[in-house]
Amino acid sequence: MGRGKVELKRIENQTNRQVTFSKRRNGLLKKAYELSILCDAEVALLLFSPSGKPYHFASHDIERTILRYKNEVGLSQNSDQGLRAMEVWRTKIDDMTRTIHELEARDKHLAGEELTSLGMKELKQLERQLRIGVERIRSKKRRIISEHINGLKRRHKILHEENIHLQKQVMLSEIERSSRILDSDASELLSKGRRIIYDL
Amino acid sequence: MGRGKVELKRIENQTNRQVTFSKRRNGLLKKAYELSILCDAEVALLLFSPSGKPYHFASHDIERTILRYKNEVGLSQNSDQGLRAMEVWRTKIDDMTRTIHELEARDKHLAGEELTSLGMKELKQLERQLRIGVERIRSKKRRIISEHINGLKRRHKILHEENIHLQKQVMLSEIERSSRILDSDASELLSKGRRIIYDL
DNA sequence: ATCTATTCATAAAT
DNA sequence: TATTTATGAATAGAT
Repeated sequence: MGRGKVELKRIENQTNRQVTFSKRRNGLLKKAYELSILCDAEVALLLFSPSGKPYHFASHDIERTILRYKNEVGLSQNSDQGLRAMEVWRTKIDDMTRTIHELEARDKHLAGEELTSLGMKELKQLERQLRIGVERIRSKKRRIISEHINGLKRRHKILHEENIHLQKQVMLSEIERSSRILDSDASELLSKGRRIIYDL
Repeated sequence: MGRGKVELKRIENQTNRQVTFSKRRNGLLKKAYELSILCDAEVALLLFSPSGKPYHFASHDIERTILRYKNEVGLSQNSDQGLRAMEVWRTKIDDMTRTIHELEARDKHLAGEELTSLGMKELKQLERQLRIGVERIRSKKRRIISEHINGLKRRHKILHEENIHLQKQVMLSEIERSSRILDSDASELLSKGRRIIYDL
């Protein structure tokens, strides 16, 4: 809905993201409200903007809705569960930290930095990967350029055809005008000319 | 939207109300999801159908969102330290997830994969970075090779010197042995030879 | 914030 | 409940 489809991914442009948030937040709150009225449903909607500002809608008492939900779904929050969850997160953070270090090291290597620890074999492998990358990027560049050129060619061809058409039109109207100020023999001659031009 | 405007009031027809709830619930959940993705917002949506069936959507951990909301809005209840620490960790995990995604995307780009979203400018920049990387890696390889060669030269020189020394030793012990089985004149002659060899 | 061209959501029908 | 269709709403991009 709008001047074009929008891809379902984080909007990178900070300003656009903020504007879209404002608009869609209003839309969402309105829809939540309508649903609660039309269908007599109990709704609670909490949201935080990317900048951290809170908004909410609740058809009934928000605390009550949250409690009702917790009871229904059975998300009891005893400390035991909390501690176990904490363990899980700690592990997750450790894993992610390791992953990040590995990725950063790889990044450095690909940038030709911090190569001290690498042997000849690894260096050769790295160089090969980089060369493949360069070749793929070049190929992509070539494709972009070629598409650009084809676009230009297409537009050129269209313009050229239009041009021929317009030239014809000009010639025809020249003849038209001349025929009005000449005798009938000449006029007939011009008619033939007109037919010839039509057939071009 | 639909075959006619709808008045904003409770739908009295039981069946219509149920059908409308199904449709609008899906729409609302979808919109909540889209908002969370597009705008990087934290969203929690709880709803109960008129018949009491619960539904929900949460972009992040639903408990966390509720806690965050309660803290922000000041409806603080049992927001003890443990729960606040949990929040900190969840935020950290979110940050790390983002970092990992960025690093992985960069990796892909450096490998010449998933270039669709990149324009000519980015591609050129990428190619330049890769060329710098390749050049650094080559330079490192050259250094390793050159160090290897120098090492070989050094060892060769040492072996060569050792060799000369051993040759001397051999010659000396030859003389020693000969002197024991010759007369004293010849023996003295050999002593001179020995001195000459020492001085080599 | 306001304006529109578009896409999207959905009420009613099936 | 699922699908279809006509229509009203929402909203992306522009101003």
